[in-house]
Amino acid sequence: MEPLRAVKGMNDLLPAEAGRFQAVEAAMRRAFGLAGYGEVRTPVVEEAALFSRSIGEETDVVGKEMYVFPDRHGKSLALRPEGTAGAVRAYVEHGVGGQDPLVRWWYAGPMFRHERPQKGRYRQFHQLGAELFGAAAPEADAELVGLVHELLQRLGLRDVVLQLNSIGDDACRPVYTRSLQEYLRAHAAELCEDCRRRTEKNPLRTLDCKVPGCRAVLAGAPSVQASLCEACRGHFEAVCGHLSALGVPFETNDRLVRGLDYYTRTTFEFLAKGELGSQNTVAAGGRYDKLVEQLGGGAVPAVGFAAGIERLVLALGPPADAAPGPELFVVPLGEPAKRAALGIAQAARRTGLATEIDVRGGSVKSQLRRADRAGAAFVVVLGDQELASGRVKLKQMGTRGKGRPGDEAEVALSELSSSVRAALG
RNA sequence: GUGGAUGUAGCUCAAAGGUAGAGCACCGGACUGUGGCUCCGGGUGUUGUGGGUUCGAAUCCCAUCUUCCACCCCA
Repeated sequence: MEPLRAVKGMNDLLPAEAGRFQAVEAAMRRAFGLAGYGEVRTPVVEEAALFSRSIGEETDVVGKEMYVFPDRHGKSLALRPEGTAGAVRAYVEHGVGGQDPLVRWWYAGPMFRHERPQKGRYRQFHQLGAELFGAAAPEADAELVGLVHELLQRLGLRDVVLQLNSIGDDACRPVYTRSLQEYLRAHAAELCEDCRRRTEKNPLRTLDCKVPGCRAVLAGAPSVQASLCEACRGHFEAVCGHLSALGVPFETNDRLVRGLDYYTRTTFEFLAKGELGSQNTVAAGGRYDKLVEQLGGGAVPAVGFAAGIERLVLALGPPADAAPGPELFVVPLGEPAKRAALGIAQAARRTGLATEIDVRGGSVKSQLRRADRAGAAFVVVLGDQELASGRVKLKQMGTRGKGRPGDEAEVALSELSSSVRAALG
């Protein structure tokens, strides 16, 4: 019988790694919670139309990477490929912006894209992100980007570069797109096949093509930043100004366009050097002033971002600390002791002591060896003598405690927990 | 989705057509109620999977899966 395996590109997170995920999420909760962001949890499954309408039918994410399937009634559902669409849907559905459109949310959870897996890229991956609804002002962009920076700082992530761009709004983007398109058509012969296709479908995407010939052509292409309308230029400059004032280092990148159609004005990306190979974008986002309206809500401007938890964990490098072992390890000997031991361990836990019990039993020797390997700070051996006298010996195993390894102290069984706590210092 | 690598014990890796091994880890014992150090003992395995060639396959061939790299794209 061939054993079943996890689906390609979908990974188990064993406790050690789950702990690293938790640490990243805790930093998120802290950094954004302090700024007034509340957690939102939306379903992993949505109607497929939500994503095709928001992210864009023509994008790779929707067009070739989305997990789509009919439910039992034939309705087309999808596993979410990103978090913003669902958050916006929830914002609209619950009318949370009814009284005051300004709402701050963060989220964390699994996302799904059917891509070829690689390091830092998986079919089920995890993102955390935030959305700031209801503010068109550049201060909103700066708050959000500043908080992402803060998050990365809290995580201790060095060697991260923030790139910033503005891709304009309804007023100036179409104008820019047209002039770019004209330019591209004029140089069609020098472009790669993909870029010739992009010229008609999504000209902005040619900007980050990596083919040398295309790069050469694009070097002479009109610049987005130079074609921004007055309002967009002012917004962009204000965002840059705020970030400088915040002490958030960044560089502008005229070529930074994102793969999702809903962005307007600000787009940004945090790139990490090191462990990540070519999947080095660790967080990214931008402003989406039309999306809420597009999904049936009011004219509510918004900014958001998402970060890949796997990529953050990879970028952080090898884990620093192994989980500490239990504070108390209970070693029962003989049947009467086994009957009493579970209750004694539970009583210790109720006082807040991390307490493990050797449920396999065996000789004192083997149980002590297990206690040692579990990294226990103290061990209590429970045999007939101890149960009869109500006195137990508390043994210090490692260096976690006030005494030396091997020290034993006789204490009353009824005061086991307080004795351990006192001995831990 | 395209191209290229990869897979042997829990981990890191040997074994280049002739009975699958080492180190670490793990389990047990010496010490029958006291861990670590030492010594002794134990290989814990469907060589990713399925076929094929061969007297004989971890090794050669085909297929498939996984992971990894580059591309595409993205967090």
